Amino acid sequence: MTSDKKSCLVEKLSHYIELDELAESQLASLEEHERTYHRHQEVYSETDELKYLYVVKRGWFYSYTDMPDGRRQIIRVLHPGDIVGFPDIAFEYATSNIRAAEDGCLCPFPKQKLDAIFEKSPRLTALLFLMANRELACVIDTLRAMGRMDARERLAYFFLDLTARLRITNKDMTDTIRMPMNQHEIGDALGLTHTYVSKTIREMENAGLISRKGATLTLAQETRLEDMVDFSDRYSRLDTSWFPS
Amino acid sequence: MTSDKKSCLVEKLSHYIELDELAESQLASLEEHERTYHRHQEVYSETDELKYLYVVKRGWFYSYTDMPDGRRQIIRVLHPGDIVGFPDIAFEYATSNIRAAEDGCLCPFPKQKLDAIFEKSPRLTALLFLMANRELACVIDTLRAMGRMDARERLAYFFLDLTARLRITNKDMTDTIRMPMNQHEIGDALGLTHTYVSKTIREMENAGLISRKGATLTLAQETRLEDMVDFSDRYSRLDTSWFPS
DNA sequence: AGCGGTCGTCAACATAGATTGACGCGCAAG
DNA sequence: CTTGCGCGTCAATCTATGTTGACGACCGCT
Repeated sequence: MTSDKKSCLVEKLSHYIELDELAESQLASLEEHERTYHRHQEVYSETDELKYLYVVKRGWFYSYTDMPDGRRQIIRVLHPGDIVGFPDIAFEYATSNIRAAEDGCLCPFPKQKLDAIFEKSPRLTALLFLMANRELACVIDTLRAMGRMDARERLAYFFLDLTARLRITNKDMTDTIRMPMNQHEIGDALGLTHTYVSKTIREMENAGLISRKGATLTLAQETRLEDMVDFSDRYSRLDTSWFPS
Repeated sequence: MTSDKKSCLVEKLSHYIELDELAESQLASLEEHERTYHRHQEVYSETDELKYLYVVKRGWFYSYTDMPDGRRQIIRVLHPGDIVGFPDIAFEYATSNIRAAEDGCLCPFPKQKLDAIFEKSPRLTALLFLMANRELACVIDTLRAMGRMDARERLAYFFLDLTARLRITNKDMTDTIRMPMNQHEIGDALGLTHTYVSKTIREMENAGLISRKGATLTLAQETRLEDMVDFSDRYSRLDTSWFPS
């Protein structure tokens, strides 16, 4: 590792199971190399030949897809400690684009590195399998939001999800987060236009549900927001009871 | 196995890699038990305590989530040979509901059965990992459709996806499929009302894009439909080049 | 200090899709 | 043979969100 700080990935995963030395060293080997990106820089694009996955080390990133006519859908926001590229791993060419939401740093590692884990650490294998499927559950939550919620509910869901995710590695976090994405990006994540995002956020603010100050966002009435969207936290607890020992 | 026919799961997976005897027997052990369901019967519900996954043996099923006020989102249609429950595996309680779209049969197996695979078959492990992530990629495609496509495009995407999936195990399939879901269910899968589904399908039929006869559906102009939605087949080919040997 | 870009906001207008209610066909149950 | 229900369809009306265009605040650069 090139950083003195404990790996974000190890920190995030050890929230769920105890990692032995072999597991920790295997995970550390995923972060041997690193590369910095500046705000809005592309990491990779749809149809790139893709042999790598990435670990987020610093900064927010997001994955998205474009349509030929310019319509864009942001799929998922990625935070430090997240693994980037699971949806693309099954294919020779990437299915989505990755971009830096702000200045940050990624650690690329070849798909093949997973082999060593699959062969030697059944327990870590199970955890990676779980992380991929947890991501699936989260994308499904987003799908539910896009299919059946109105604009206000989608925004509530989006903010709640981000907050729940950030709390895993920030135990002492309150109901306030830094929000480095602009309203155009938020709209692309929720299937709305930036004008309507602006209008709806403003209404939510007037209703006392949230408040803003510069680039920070506060969930003033988190419980009410949760009730609005029937929110489930997919991050704080996972079922690892069936793991091999 | 209680059936004389080769397992659907083995058939589907061996489309991607060669399965050795150990792998085949491990997969077969997932289908030791079976249970039949009649059309519209629930398999499991959100908040059920869930220790099982399922292999679809016969018939179409689908997963969905409900909102407290009755809005419903169908997440994914499940065909013979598919594994049911990946998005729920990470949690103690189910995150979605499963229901039979028509009369069919499922094989339940406990999550723990994956342990034996993780411990003894790195190659099969990699394949299961791939299948879960392929499903992620497919849900992301659906998300893109829901976020950024209009009604006609969503329907085109939905029909193309189903057709591509069914072709894996039916090599000689043409552009015609049996469609056992009604328009209300199709609407719930695409975030539309059944009235609007009716109207839009009718328009597509008039435009010569598709045609219907009873419960069968034909993609009369498959290429044009693919161009409309920038369609990618996620089923015919996967990248297994990085698998352990 | 001036300047061009990004970003949020607002208002006027346009429209895709929802809602509601009605009708008819086919089919299974009595 | 009737009855009732699931299902597809159609039309009238309503509404949430998109579209376009404009303006002002802020911020880094010259």
